[in-house]
Amino acid sequence: MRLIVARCTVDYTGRLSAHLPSATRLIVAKADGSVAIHADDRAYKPLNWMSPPCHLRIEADEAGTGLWSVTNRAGEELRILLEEVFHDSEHELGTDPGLVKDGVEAHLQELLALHISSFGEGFSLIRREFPTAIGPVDILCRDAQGATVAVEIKRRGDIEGVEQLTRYLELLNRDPLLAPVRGIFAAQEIKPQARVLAQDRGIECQVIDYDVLRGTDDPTARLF
Amino acid sequence: MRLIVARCTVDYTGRLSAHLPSATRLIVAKADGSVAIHADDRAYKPLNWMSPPCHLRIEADEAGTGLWSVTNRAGEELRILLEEVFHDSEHELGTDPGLVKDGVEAHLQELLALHISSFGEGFSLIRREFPTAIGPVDILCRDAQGATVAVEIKRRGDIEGVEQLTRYLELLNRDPLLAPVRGIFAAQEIKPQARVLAQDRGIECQVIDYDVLRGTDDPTARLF
DNA sequence: TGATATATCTCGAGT
DNA sequence: ACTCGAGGTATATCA
Repeated sequence: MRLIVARCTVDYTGRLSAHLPSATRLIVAKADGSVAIHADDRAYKPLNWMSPPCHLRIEADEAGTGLWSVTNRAGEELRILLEEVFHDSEHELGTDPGLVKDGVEAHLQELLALHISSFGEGFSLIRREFPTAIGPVDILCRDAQGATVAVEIKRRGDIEGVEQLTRYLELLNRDPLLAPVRGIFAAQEIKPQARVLAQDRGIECQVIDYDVLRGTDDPTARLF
Repeated sequence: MRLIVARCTVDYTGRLSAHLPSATRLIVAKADGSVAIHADDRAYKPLNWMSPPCHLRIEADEAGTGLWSVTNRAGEELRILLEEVFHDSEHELGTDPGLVKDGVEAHLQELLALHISSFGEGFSLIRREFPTAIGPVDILCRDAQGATVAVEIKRRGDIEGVEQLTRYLELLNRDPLLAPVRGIFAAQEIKPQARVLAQDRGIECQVIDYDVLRGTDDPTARLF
């Protein structure tokens, strides 16, 4: 990894055109050939960048000033004109062992399948990841009256999730063994627009409290 | 901006829990208090980060090793345990003049609203960002016969955009003051699948030549 | 402050 | 190579 702090101008042409006027910035050139240009704010997003796989060609003089051209297979190009270099260092980092995460949607689905009655009294699980031609339905279950219910689970419920559930319902309702199938849209947070669309399509919305649900699953809470 | 290359472990707790085992990484602490941790690959995304506004508290010894704790208002925390510091430098960057972009959707929408007749002879604009319960329609206009036309604009036109326009059309067509409303799907590039779906739903596709459109708006091109 | 739409989204999984 | 879905999405804009 090479770190450069320099006054520079930058031009990107590809999916759009972008230009950065002359200023002092951090340039990070990584081992995979990728390049990112950062200002002194915003942790996450570079001002400009080229993602791997890409190729870096450097035409610089002794002082480090000159032109960097980063190109990729799609014909995009990032051109960095280094005008004055304030810092330039190289570092060996090695490959990263990677990140361990906890608390994602899969876990939510497991919890809800365990506590199927949180959708309503007398509900029973048919199966998780019920397969269809257009993908698996998160949860398929029956309500107290024996009617089939398809559940779509999201962490954040937006219009896209309602559309997805709608497609499943349309398909499932063609199956005479299952029909009529109604839908429940379950998410930790449901956007107003998604709620409007769901209501319009006769889909029930349920907001999930992950902590309560996890609490219900807490072994220390099982006193019997 | 402070740049540190160090062997470290990192823990994030907040929207989820994440842990990075001990390895050598780049740590960038910016002037706005934000912190990002990068491995030696991927230009864009940090392994871990804390976005501003946030607060950095450092408990380090002479060698720079020790604990960094970055917290924000929402109660999220990023803990970095520096085990061995290989590089540590500070740089004054100043505020960045910022990025000039060209070719984004907002600009397209402006241009098309200005040149509403590019959709067809005798078209007139009703309004941009016409509000509905499920989001704003990019452009609402009337054709030469006085019929209402809803236009959805995308830089790259895929199925999602057609679905979006379909939802708007369904809603708009329930309004007797507007109905019947037809749709135009306008994009710089329209994917074949999107074209098929649009055709199937009676939605007209129009490919926009951004350069020509911009040229039309070029004052030097107005010779009359 | 909250809601919404965009993004050179990125990134990974599956086909 | 392409599509689809998720992301600690981030970020800007607008009510």
